[in-house]
This record gives sequence, C-alpha cells and structure tokens, in this order.
Amino acid sequence: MDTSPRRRATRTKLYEAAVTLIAEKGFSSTTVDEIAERAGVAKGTVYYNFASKNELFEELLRHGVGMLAQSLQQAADTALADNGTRVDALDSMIRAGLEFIDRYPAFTQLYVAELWRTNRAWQSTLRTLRRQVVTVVEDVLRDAVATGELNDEIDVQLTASALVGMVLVAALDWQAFQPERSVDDIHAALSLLLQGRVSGS
Amino acid sequence: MDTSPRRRATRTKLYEAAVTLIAEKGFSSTTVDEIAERAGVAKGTVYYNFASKNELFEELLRHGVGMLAQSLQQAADTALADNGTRVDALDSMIRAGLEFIDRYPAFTQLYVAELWRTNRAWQSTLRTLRRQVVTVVEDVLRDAVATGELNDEIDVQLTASALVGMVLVAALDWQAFQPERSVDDIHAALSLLLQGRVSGS
DNA sequence: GGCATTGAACTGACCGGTCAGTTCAAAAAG
DNA sequence: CTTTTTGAACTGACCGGTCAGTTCAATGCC
Repeated sequence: MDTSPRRRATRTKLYEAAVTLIAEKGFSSTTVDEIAERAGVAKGTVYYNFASKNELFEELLRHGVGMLAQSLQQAADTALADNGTRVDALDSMIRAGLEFIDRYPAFTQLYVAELWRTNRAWQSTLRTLRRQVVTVVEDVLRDAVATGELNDEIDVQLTASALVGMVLVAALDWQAFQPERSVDDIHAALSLLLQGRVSGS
Repeated sequence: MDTSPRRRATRTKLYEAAVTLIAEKGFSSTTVDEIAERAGVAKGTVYYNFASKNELFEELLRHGVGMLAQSLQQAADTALADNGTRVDALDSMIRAGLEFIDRYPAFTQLYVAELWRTNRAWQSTLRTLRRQVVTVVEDVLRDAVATGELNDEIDVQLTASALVGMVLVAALDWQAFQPERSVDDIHAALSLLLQGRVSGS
C-alpha cells in the first residue's frame, strides 16, 4: 500500500537521497546505485517501491511542487484573511517562496534545471506542475487588477513569470553566493523591487 | 592553428550541434556520437578539435556568455551615449537580453540548467562567466544610485540578480509557452515592471 | 601546366568500462 | 503468514575516448 507507514518512510528516504544527488549532478549522471546507497537502502528496494528511475523522479517532482504550491497558496490566503491588500499577498508569497527555497534548495535547483528542457520523458508532467505554481500567482495578480490595486495594463501571465523568475534567481544566487544572509534581508530587497520603490530617491 | 578557416568552420558546426542537443537532453545524456552526427562530422573529429566532451562544453559556454555580455554592455553604452538615463540603459539591456534569448534560446536553456549545479567539473568556469554578465548590470545599477536616479537603499547585487532572473524566466516562459508573441510585446510588459508602474492604476 | 610531397584535418571501427534494469532466494519486520 | 527489504549476481545496451589509416588543399619543384 502507498499508505503503509514503513513504505512511506522508505520512499521519503529515497526522495531525499535522490533530490540532492540529482541537484548536484543532474538526472542522468545520478545512478540508482548511488541513490540507494545514500538512502541507506538496497538497490532492490528502489525497484520494489518505484517502477523505474524515471518514475521515482516524476513522483519526486510531484511531491515537491505540491508542497511549494500549497505553501504559496497558504501565504496568500493568510495575508488576505488578515485584511491585507493583494500586494501584501504577493509580498507574503515572495517570502513563502524564499522560505521554501531556503528549506529545499536542492529541489529548487533541480526544478529550474529541468523545467525548460524539451524532449524529456517527464516534460508534460513538469509543465502541469509549473501551471500549478504559476496559477497561484496569476490569480492574485488578476484579483489585484480587478480591484484596481494594480495597473490594468499589466500582462498577468508574463508578470507572474517575471515575479517567479525574480524570486527564483535571486534566491538561488543568494544560496550560491551569499549564503550567510538572512531570509529577512533578501525578502526586504525583493519587496522594494515589487513595490516599485526602486526608482526615485 | 585555431584560426584555420576549415577548423573554425568545423568547430562552429560542433558548437551548434552540441548546444541544441545539450539544451534538449542535458549534458550527460547527450552523447558525443550524437553531436558528431548532427554536426555532420566523424566522432574522431570531435576529439581532434576538443580535448574532451567537457572541454567542448566549456568552450561553448565561454563563447555564448561572451556574446551575451558584449551585447548587454553595448546596449547600455549606446543608451547612455544617446543621452538616456541609467534607467533607460537598464531598459535597453532588458531588450538586448530578450533579443539574445530569442536568437539563442538553446544556449539560454543550457546556461540556466547548469548554472546552480554543484560538484560539476565546469562549475568554476560557469561562476566566472556569470560574474561577467551580472557585473554589467551591477555597474549600471551602482551608477544609477550614485546619480540619485535610483533609491540608494537598494541592494545592488541582489537587485541585479533579480532583474536578470526576471528577464531570464519571463523569456524562457515566453519561448516555451507563447512563442508567437513579439519581442516588443514582451519588452513592454517587463519595462512596466522595471519602471515600477505596476502598482497604482 | 603537371607532378610529388607534406601535414593538418578527418574518419570510423574498436575497446574497456559503466549503468539501468531484472531476478531471486532468503531474511527481517509486523 | 504477509509485506517489505536485502544484496548479490547477471545482462545487454551504451558511451567516452583511442588510434591506425585516409583525404585533400597547399606548397614547392620542374
């Protein structure tokens, strides 16, 4: 069963082992033997729990993106329930995104590395998952336009992409090149950009 | 000689073949045989021209990033020489970035996919190349702060990352999901974001 | 012009090694 | 007794890199 606690634990161990290895070396140079070894599990166990290396990876993606989308959605909901504006909601989502990346940097690396590839087996899976994330942002943007909080000339889809990209790249650079800085610090810098308070003194 | 016209042509063919294949499938699942085949060249020729698969890839990266950095720098210089503001220069760089991605989408995909990996042979090469690009943006930002054109509270490094990320992700999404749109169109949407004219009606 | 020589450039069959995936008997866990 | 894990053995495909041999444009010579 999927819900057997024992099996669940094994799968989680395999996810964790796979995510870091694949983030480091890429999917195809990561071997199943390595994954099993790092998870502290026999190779046969991998194939008892997943049909193939590919399937292990796809479920890993689903698992990670599910967590991210949920975390973003919750951030937006909380901000709005708390009498915040839509821009406050966006700001909360930026923070939630940063916290996610801080907690699961390997997953983020791997996601970015695979998202725009063509001709991959899991390409359609990945596109579906992308929508799951971007839609959350788009919805808030659309709402903000509807309520007059944002300029109605903005291109919702593209702006959502750009915002996601802003957070993604800034956060990955942060992790890679200035890991000593705090989430607050990074969040403040990006907030400034979101609020358009970059221009002008 | 490196400058032998024949060799030059062969190398160019190999770059072109390699860049699309690696963008599609990633470095390690792209085989040297495939690269040679697509370039219309024998496998031995690859090894006559490059010491290894790795070196071919590194030189490919150097080649591509060089073009990008030059194009960005030129955009900034032209805008400034044309009596533009620093923000105009940033806007021009956004456009130059979009045009580059439009012309070399495969290279961009590959760059993004490899940039944040750890434990890779070419990691240090890639970091050096990243600086080459980001520095151009940072310089303009710093200038803009010095002249009072931008808020002096901004974090130059992080803002530069964020801007690059914004363009990168928006452009890749554009290519992948709405390829029919024009550069002008995308540029306009991102300009709006840069100028902070998103907020307010 | 015709002919020989040179060597950079290219060729492609081949080799040693690696890896995904399969199988299974036996043990452990619950 | 059932479910899950173990771990080792095996297979067949694939792949990076090598190298002895071939091609051919340029050069020099008569």
